[in-house]
Amino acid sequence: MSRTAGSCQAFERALASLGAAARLQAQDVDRLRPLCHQVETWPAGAMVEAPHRRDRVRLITSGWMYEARLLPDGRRQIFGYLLPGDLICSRHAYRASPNILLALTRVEAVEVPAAKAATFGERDRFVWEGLTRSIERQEERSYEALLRVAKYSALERVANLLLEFRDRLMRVGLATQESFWAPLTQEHLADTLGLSVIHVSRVLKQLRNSGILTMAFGEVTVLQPEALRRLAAGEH
Amino acid sequence: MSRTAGSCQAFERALASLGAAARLQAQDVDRLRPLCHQVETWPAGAMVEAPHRRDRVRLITSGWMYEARLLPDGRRQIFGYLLPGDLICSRHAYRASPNILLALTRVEAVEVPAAKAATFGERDRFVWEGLTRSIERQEERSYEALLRVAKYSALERVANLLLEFRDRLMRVGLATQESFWAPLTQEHLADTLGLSVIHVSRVLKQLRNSGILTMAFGEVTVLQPEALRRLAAGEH
DNA sequence: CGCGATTTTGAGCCATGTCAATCGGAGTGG
DNA sequence: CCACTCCGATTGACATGGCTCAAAATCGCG
Repeated sequence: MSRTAGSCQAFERALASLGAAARLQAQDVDRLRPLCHQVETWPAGAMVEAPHRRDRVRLITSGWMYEARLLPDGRRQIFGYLLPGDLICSRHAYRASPNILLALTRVEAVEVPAAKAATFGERDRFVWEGLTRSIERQEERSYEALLRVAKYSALERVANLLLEFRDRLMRVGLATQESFWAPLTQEHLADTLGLSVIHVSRVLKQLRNSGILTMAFGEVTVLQPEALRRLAAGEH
Repeated sequence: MSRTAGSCQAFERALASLGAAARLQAQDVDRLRPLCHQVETWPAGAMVEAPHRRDRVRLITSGWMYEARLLPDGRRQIFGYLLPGDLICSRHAYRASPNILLALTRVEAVEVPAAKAATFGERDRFVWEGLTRSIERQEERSYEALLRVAKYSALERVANLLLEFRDRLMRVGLATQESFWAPLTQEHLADTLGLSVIHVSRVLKQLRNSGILTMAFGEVTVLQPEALRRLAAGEH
């Protein structure tokens, strides 16, 4: 299960994305690369155990995960998604937290030696701080999520979420301006956005009919990127 | 502006609350106490500049603040509140963040020497980790906020938020099971919960008529704590 | 071909939003 | 002391976005 991950293309993309999010210099990324080698994978549907130690950080190289809570009445709230380039960290493992982390597809991740990065001296301090910045990004997304649900209409919410996916995937080279793939059912969207599945279906139909985008079996095609952007920002 | 804060009762309560949130031993709290002395205050309505450095942490000893975003169309989303016992930290100061931190009342805070706590050796490492835990608590609340808005009805949202305030204030001795004071207008509640002001008014009327609680000029009186708890948890 | 999961569609309803008007309290100035 | 204003809370009438229920269509898969 342990091998050097430095050769894989998915790993390179994830590392580059992490470097960008953390605003690392190319040379810092280069120093980080050979240190990552513990590869871990989960099958689709698996529950992922987040690390409790703050210095155990894993970088997702491929696959989708989501963080959710199951309510006593059987409903589900999805709080956010983890994509290639994102970090699985202790942030997802609050002791008393009733939240769970689930793999949406098969997921691969490599362990980033954050502890080493933190103690290797001055240069590596930047790496450590970079990781922290990447995690802060995740936090910022939780603000956007609340804003989306509290202030936006159903149409705006769906547009906003799909645009978030596109932009995040573009950073790892997994999307273009016009299209990407997302392993999501309409139920996932509904549970993320505080809507009913049926209404999500209607909203997607509306987006389709207005020629802004189509979504079929996870394949999202953006026909009018600018219109989508405006819609997602609440400007009509 | 600089004085030893160790004598003030509000400070003692805030410190005790911090110790509880961070799960510190009494002796750790004792070591922390004499180190806090830089007092800072903001008048009601003032904008609060959060520190960018991660080791600059301020402990609120009295007053209310909130974190919000002003939307281009003039609307406002409130993401959360900071009460006595809470920490103002870099978490509230993401560089690119369009969020602001505002004092709802006059606010007093003392600077906690987190950096010292982190470097003073083994014992003080616990203090540092304790502070981190307290900040994690704030993060956990953002999950609750999203859940509230995405999955709960207007009635449940109001009940849930008021209960959050009561429980947090009780930890600092500023509330009893049955009553507390909150410097909030119905507009604040609305902007927090993703509701219209008018509907908040209707919901409060409903809570009043059903004898669960009353709220007048910020004075909240809980008449049926158990009914409120059930309502806030979505059990009807 | 049949079955489960997902998506789509229609009909009707209800929670919540919008608009407009009123009311009460706290200042404020005359 | 009164008149005026401003702000927050309240109320009513009405509109509507999104939910529920029920049913059909579609797709993937064994």
